[in-house]
Amino acid sequence: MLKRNTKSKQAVLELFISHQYGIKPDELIAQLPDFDKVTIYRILNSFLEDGIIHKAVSDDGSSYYFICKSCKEVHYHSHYHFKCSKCQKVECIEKEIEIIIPQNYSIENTNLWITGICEKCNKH
Amino acid sequence: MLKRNTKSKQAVLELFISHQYGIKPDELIAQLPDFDKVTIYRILNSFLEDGIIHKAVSDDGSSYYFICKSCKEVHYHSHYHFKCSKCQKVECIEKEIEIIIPQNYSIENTNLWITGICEKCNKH
DNA sequence: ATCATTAATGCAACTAATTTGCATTAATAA
DNA sequence: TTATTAATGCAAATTAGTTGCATTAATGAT
Repeated sequence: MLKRNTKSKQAVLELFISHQYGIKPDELIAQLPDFDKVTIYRILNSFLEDGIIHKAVSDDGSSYYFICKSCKEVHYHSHYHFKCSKCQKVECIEKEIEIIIPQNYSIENTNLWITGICEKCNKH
Repeated sequence: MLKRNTKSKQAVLELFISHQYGIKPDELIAQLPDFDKVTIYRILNSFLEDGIIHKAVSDDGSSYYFICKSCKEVHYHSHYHFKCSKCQKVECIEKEIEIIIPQNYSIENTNLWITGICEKCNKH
């Protein structure tokens, strides 16, 4: 729970707002040298709990954090994450996924990760 | 590349064959106490290269390995992985995913992870 | 079968990502 | 403006996975 508004929290939040792509913890740590990496991790976890950001693990195992735009109160992730194999940028794409699940299975959460080439890189 | 057929490789392969769910490295290590964890990891990597198994990273960041049934030569994963939040079992589900990607994006690889309740657990 | 070659193994040590403990610092409410 | 206690920084621990290297053992040739 975010109880006190500190400089480090403000700085992390600003980075999320100014950055339209998913961010990895080590990127945050590198861009915020005034703060300890432990602090960054703790802020990420508190933001996650508060629903300010959400987390997704890439198919290569690395964690990315995204600011919540349309996540709102219900934290069911109907969107997916796209990583461009050319420019390496990661985007949160707000499109519905259509999934066929077997009979008598039910869904609580989905995590779809797509690797490919983004629009910008396809134009070159 | 799998050049020599050793006891450890046989043991790992047998576990994959007898086990219809996804397996985590630490489960393999625990079930094969006669072999070193490094050996297990090296076998997993060689099996991956050989296309005998495939790997998927769960939404909580843990790696699961699955024996390839219908992966065949083309290693494009059109199926997905389902983790039951009740029994914790992980299954590789051989169903097509329907994904809408934005204009001018192209797909190289997909990794869809679904958490929910499996058929067996829904019956109780 | 037995020997030579070299792939595969086991151990120790390393790396990277993340977490925990604890003493100190600083945001907030009184 | 002070007291409370959340948040921080540092060091150390933890977990997953990798690397180096000497030793062992699978395999192909004799």
